[in-house]
Amino acid sequence: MPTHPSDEERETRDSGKAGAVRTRRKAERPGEILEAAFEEFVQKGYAATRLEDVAARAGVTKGTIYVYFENKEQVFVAMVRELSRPVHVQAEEFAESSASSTAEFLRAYLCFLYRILATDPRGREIFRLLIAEANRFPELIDEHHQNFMGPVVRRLRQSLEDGAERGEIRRSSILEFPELLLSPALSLNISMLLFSDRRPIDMERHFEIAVDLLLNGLLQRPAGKADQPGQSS
Amino acid sequence: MPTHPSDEERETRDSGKAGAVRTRRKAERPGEILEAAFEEFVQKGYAATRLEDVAARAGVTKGTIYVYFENKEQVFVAMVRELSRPVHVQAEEFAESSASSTAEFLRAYLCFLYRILATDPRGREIFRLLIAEANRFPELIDEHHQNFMGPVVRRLRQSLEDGAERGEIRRSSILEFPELLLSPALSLNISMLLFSDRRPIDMERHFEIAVDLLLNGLLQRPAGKADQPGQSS
Amino acid sequence: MPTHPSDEERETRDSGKAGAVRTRRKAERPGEILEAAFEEFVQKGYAATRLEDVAARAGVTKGTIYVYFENKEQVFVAMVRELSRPVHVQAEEFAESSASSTAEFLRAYLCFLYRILATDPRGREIFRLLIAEANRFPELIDEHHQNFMGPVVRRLRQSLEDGAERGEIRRSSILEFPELLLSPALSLNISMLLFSDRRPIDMERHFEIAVDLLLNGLLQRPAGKADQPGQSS
Amino acid sequence: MPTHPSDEERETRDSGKAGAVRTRRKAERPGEILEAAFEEFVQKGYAATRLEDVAARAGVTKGTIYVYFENKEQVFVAMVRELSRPVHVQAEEFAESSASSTAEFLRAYLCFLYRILATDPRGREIFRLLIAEANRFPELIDEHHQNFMGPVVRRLRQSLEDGAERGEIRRSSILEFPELLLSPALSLNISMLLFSDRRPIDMERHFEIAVDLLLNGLLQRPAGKADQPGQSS
DNA sequence: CATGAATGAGTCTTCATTCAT
DNA sequence: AATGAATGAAGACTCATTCAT
Repeated sequence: MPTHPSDEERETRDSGKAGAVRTRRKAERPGEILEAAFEEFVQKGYAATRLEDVAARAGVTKGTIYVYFENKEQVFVAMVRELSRPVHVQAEEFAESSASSTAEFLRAYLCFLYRILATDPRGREIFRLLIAEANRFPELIDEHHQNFMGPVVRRLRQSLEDGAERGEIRRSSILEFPELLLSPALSLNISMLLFSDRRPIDMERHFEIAVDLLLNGLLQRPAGKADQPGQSS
Repeated sequence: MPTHPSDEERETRDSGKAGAVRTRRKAERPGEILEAAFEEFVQKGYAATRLEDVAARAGVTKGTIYVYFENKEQVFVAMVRELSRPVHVQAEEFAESSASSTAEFLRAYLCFLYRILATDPRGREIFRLLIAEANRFPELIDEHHQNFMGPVVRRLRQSLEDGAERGEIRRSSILEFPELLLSPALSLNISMLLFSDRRPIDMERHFEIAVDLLLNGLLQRPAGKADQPGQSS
Repeated sequence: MPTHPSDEERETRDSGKAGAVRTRRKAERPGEILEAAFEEFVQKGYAATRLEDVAARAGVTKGTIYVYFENKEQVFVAMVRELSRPVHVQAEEFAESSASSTAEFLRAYLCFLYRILATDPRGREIFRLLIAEANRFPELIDEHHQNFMGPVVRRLRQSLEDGAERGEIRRSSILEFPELLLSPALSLNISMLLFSDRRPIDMERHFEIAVDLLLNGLLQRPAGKADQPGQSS
Repeated sequence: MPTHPSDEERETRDSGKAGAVRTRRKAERPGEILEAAFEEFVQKGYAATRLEDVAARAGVTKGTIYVYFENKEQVFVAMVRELSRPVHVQAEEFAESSASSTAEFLRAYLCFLYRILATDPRGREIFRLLIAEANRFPELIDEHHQNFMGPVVRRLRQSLEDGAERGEIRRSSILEFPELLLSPALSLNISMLLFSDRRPIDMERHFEIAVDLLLNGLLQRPAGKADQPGQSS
């Protein structure tokens, strides 16, 4: 995430009045602007971000942003939508690929959600922005709920019910809050957002241990049988 | 949370030379300002908050803020510190009060943390501000880690180790990430920050179910024995 | 006055290489642009008018305006000239057609000037623009004086002198300010510009009464003889 | 009407941080700003006027304007109201002072209106602004009609009716458009706005001749009796 | 000729901060 | 200590103008 324009961009700008540059990327401009906007908004927050900095990072000038977007708010909204879409798509695609046993599916699903929420810097920072600006952009929260969190939770619940039916999973009341299965990933997300550079975390291992915790719990059992992440990896 | 100066305050200002009232309140001014700052910062975020609004909410004028605080940044920092302190104090106090069995202590501790992180709107919103402004105020993050998160995690680890030694808790590798025990509370916190008014949540029950999950895990066991929140309450 | 390109124009643009239509319209473009400019300038004033709106109203794009005109100022100047020309031409033509008695000619001439200045929305609004932008476009004022106001006043003076010579008109000192004969029309013009929609005015009648006033004055006379508009119509 | 700050103002600004200056004129600031705004708006029109120039002319900085006024529109509106008020007041006062004969009163009243509309540069330019910005500020037009034009026309009509009753004035149909008596003043106003520096006009004489025209009309009469301004002066 | 993407100077407006009272 | 008038740097947004296609 470079603060200054990359060499490539600088080069294009230096080339001055060369119109070829303008038209060459016409179609790519909006995406480039949103990309730049993401970096800036993440770094400074919505209100403290200067659209001129966004423009500079995208290798254009202030005015160009207004060619493609109504105003600062719309840049922000469009950026969140643009960067969220691939995630939503992936989530849907994942839903297609069925899985055999419940435990197996849950593991895969949680792994996927870890990647989205905590491992991927993009997803992580989008989350930060949603939390920070929830009051200013309620419609983004609504969309996020509708397109991501809602379906995910529904899927988790479904999966838990299936598991319970098959006898793989105990019929606990977790069905009331399936999002609890997300909490390790969310928690890691927050940790990364707050302490990332302070506390380097082995995310692989965090995941393994979280799965172990979720599946087996803390309490001593008569005979341990399920995943023992410490030994396996 | 009055937008306009209360009668009492207005009186103070109007009466001019009225010394007694003035001095009585003098000592409370900074606190009142920080209280007002909290509300405003939570609502608008750091950058979008106008110090004049803070002043108005506190029943004083712009200038008065500069009598007590260096500048806007210092108001924010002081506010976060001021509102975090009681939490830190409570956390220390809680540490004193020992508990018998590990499971019992964990339950109580988690309950306490739920209250701090998710149930109490104050703690919740302070968290939002920390996440939102982590890049701008790294020293606040450091402090938060040093005064709260660090000790809490240490205490959780200690408790887990004790439990393992006593045989109450299986010696899993959760010792590497004791903060996983916090994740349900954190997760609820985030949910509240994002969806509070959209998804009314029974936080009592959320806690019970989370504890059940943490203690027993998901998998079917030979013989269930621990808490079964759904049935018990 | 279409806001969107007419079907015909759209066709032209869409058809791309269609030469015939294009060339046919090519010659009309400048006029259409000035027509559109008139509407916009009248509505918003010079400074507040966006050339892009003018273009849109003319069914072309921004760039096209610069094919035909140097810049915004020149569009304005050209527009005023274009829309003033027919008036100037009419005024000259009217000058040709001589008239018998003075009173008769004056009546006809004033009627003509009423039509130009007050009845015709075009003339009315051009006047507004001249008044509003007199400081910015002194050359337009000069032209207006040279091409219209000057000749008109000269003609009025001539006519008054003729009338005095023939004994039809009393040899008053109005010869020093023949433009006083214009004042009812100008006054109506201003009224229309300011209060048009508020005060619907019967312009026919206004004219009749003004002529009566100009010819006979207010004072009681020994024996009324000239036009008595109230009775005649 | 100085383009640059007067020596006095310059001096005050040069004195730098001296706070005495700030407070000394606290109460006068709004008026000074509106005064400066008048000059600028007249010179450039509403849209082309920079609030910063207004501020400079008033001897303050941009920001100060926003201490007293909401925005540019409100500055304009307040300015027109402020500068119109004395005129409205004078008009009311004049209404009190009765006059003997109708002809006498009319003469005095028209003289007064000449002063307001044409002679006084203030009134003249306010009129220009009203005409120019009528579309943007319809409420100002309404106010002007309600506070000035309406009462004036009512008074004129009343006066004409009185005169007719007393037999001083012929019972012509001018009662339908009493504002015709205003037209010479309005006409002169427009002439001044358009051609002021081009055509120096003897306004005193213009008035005399207009009155003669209004009272006696153009037509030859059996025996002239009323004012003969040309000969008398 | 016509287009419309891109520019960037220009303006309104905001607001943290100062300071005389 | 408290005020609030004044400041001026800063930033969102506009739009006349250019120019490669």
